[in-house]
Amino acid sequence: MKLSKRGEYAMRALIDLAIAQALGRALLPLSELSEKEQIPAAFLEQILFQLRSAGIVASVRGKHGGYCLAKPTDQIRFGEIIRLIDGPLAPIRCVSQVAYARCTCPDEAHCGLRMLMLDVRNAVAGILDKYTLADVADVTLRKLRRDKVPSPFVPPAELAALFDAPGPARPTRRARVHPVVPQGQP
Amino acid sequence: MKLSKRGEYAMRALIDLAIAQALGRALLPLSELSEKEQIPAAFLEQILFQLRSAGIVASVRGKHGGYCLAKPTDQIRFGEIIRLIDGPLAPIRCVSQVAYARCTCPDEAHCGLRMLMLDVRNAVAGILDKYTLADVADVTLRKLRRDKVPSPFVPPAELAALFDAPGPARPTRRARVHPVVPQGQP
DNA sequence: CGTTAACCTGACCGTTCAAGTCAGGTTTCA
DNA sequence: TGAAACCTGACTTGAACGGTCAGGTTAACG
Ligand code: FES
Ligand code: FES
Repeated sequence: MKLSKRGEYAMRALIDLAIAQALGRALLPLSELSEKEQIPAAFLEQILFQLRSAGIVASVRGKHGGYCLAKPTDQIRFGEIIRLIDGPLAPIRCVSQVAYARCTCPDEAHCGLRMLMLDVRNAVAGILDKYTLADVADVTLRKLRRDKVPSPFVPPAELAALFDAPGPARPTRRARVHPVVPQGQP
Repeated sequence: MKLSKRGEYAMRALIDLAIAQALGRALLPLSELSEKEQIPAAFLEQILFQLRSAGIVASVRGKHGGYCLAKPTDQIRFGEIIRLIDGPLAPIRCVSQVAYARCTCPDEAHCGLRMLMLDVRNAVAGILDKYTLADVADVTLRKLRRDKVPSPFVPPAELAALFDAPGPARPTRRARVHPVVPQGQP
């Protein structure tokens, strides 16, 4: 019943990426994420590396590089993220769909605890596998507007560029999507 | 999203106590619980001590002693047990009702992650605070009977006693209920 | 062409915590 | 009195968590 800091940071960063994308800024550098969310840069880097290896984010190297989402926001479910970072959703292994393991219980078929925990697992997985980054970004943006909070991720540079040089500047570099490394959960 | 072994063992033991009670054997010695559930005796002892301190089980000392439930089975909710042993149900502290703590998020009011986790917390707490030991013991017993599994906790001694000496033997010693020690969760 | 800003990657490290174990005590029954 | 049971704190051991560090590589820009 606990979400690790790693998991928390991963999701906060991803939500930020989704919001930024909705506002027209797909690419965010690590420094910006780290600063806005108050997360130690080196730690967040490690997490983003893991997310990239799993094909959830993509990155652009070099100056003016950064991270962006590797898939449409409505195809990234929270269940996927948490399973990647924190392991199975089930509170106990004998009810895990993706990482089942027998427990020391003598009679699994008539275990009361198992029935109960199966209920819990289904409830949790039901929520986490239903909502996507798109859903959350959407609601958050709506809330921000309702409360008239100044939009985050309004890039001064880009805004200025819009007024200054309406030309074809900024050729929107293509993010290199890393080959997905299968990451089993032992 | 994880239930500790401690928590698992605690609940398995409690469910056993509830079932035994329903079958007319309120008092079970540690050895029997430990053996039936395949739990290291010393470890289970430690757990039962904690449950006793919290007023969930009671104990009888001396020879032929043992443990029993300190309250009616329909007044022991699983939420209570898990909160005692494993701490708050919420996956993240900023959505915990009983142990709230601010997280490093810059803007709690518009945090997408928080909304989602609140949903999860409510689902989990909804289940765990609804079901009681009575519910689970009941369903389990029904299942056992349906599948014609020989009832556990049929004490040979007691059965024999029934046939041998129908007198007032076995004065059903009163379990001493330990004064409840408040156990805050820091 | 060199500087610089960014990402890449593995190795390391200190603290906490889970899961037990151990040792010795106390209470009660036969 | 001896055995069976509960009582209680102290200890251990390994893994996991939450980070940090160091040294790469890549690409834009002047
Ligand atoms: S079968 Fe897993 S807890 Fe009983
Ligand atoms: S407010 Fe707790 S995660 Fe954002």
